[in-house]
Amino acid sequence: MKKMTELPNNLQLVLAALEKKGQPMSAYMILDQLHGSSIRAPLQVYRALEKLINMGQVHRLESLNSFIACNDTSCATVGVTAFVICEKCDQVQEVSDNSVSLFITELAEKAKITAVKSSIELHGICGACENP
Amino acid sequence: MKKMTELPNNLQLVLAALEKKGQPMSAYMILDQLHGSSIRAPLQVYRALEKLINMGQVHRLESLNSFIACNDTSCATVGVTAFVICEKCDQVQEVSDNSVSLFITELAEKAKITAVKSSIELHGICGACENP
DNA sequence: TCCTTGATGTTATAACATAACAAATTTACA
DNA sequence: TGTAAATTTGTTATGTTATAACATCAAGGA
Repeated sequence: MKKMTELPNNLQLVLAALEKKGQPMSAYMILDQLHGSSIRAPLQVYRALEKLINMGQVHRLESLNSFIACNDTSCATVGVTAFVICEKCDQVQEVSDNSVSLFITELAEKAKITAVKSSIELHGICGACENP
Repeated sequence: MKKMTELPNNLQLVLAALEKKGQPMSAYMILDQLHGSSIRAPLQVYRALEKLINMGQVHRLESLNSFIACNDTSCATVGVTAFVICEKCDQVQEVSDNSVSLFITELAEKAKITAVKSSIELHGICGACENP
């Protein structure tokens, strides 16, 4: 039986690229970055991303068609995350406190829906970019 | 001086297609629908959509790469809207009450960002689809 | 072994979106 | 009004994002 303590190679490569960048990357940016490795085609990237997302290691930013390495230990526990994105410097903050999950819970109740997944993305200009 | 009581033709066509559908449509679905009219190319659709969005007549659903006619008078006033999307029947509810704008305001404060735009999309199974 | 199952690689193509330029229309104002 | 500048609109081409379809490979059990 093969030990499964480590991620498969493609997942490692993709996750490492995202962690190194520390900012959102599109699948094709990741592909370019990884040119020369075993990763040669978009599907390899997309499949790795899908798995990493299911593991909670990576988030997808719907409004950017991009991906980012998870940077917040609490979001794994809480399960609902809001992303705050600076349009100037591309820095992303993850917020996954009780207020976020409460908001989603109440929204689902109000709309009489059984929630499956949520996407909360706030774009703006961060403090650092606002007061340079 | 030309009277500007009516929308330009392309905007009318695109908005009418979305209103008729009453559900999210991609730009290319709209293009197909409007085949035979004066609209022949993707850019005509995208440009009309952009203007309609700025006017508040249409919303973009980031998580679906789709567009939907505004169906809620209050969102024009409040300015921040959450979308609740049934993954089974594609029905979309707009929610733009105080709780939504309050949540976004507090999120922006917490993250020390000046908000520019927000995208809140909750996917799930609606009551009608859950209890058929 | 050899069959089944699942993961991975590869090619091709689908789906979404915009750049760049041309043509037409509108606007400003002499 | 007439004309230049600015804006909008149409068209072609292309860029970007994502997945279908099929081939190949690897692992485990009958």
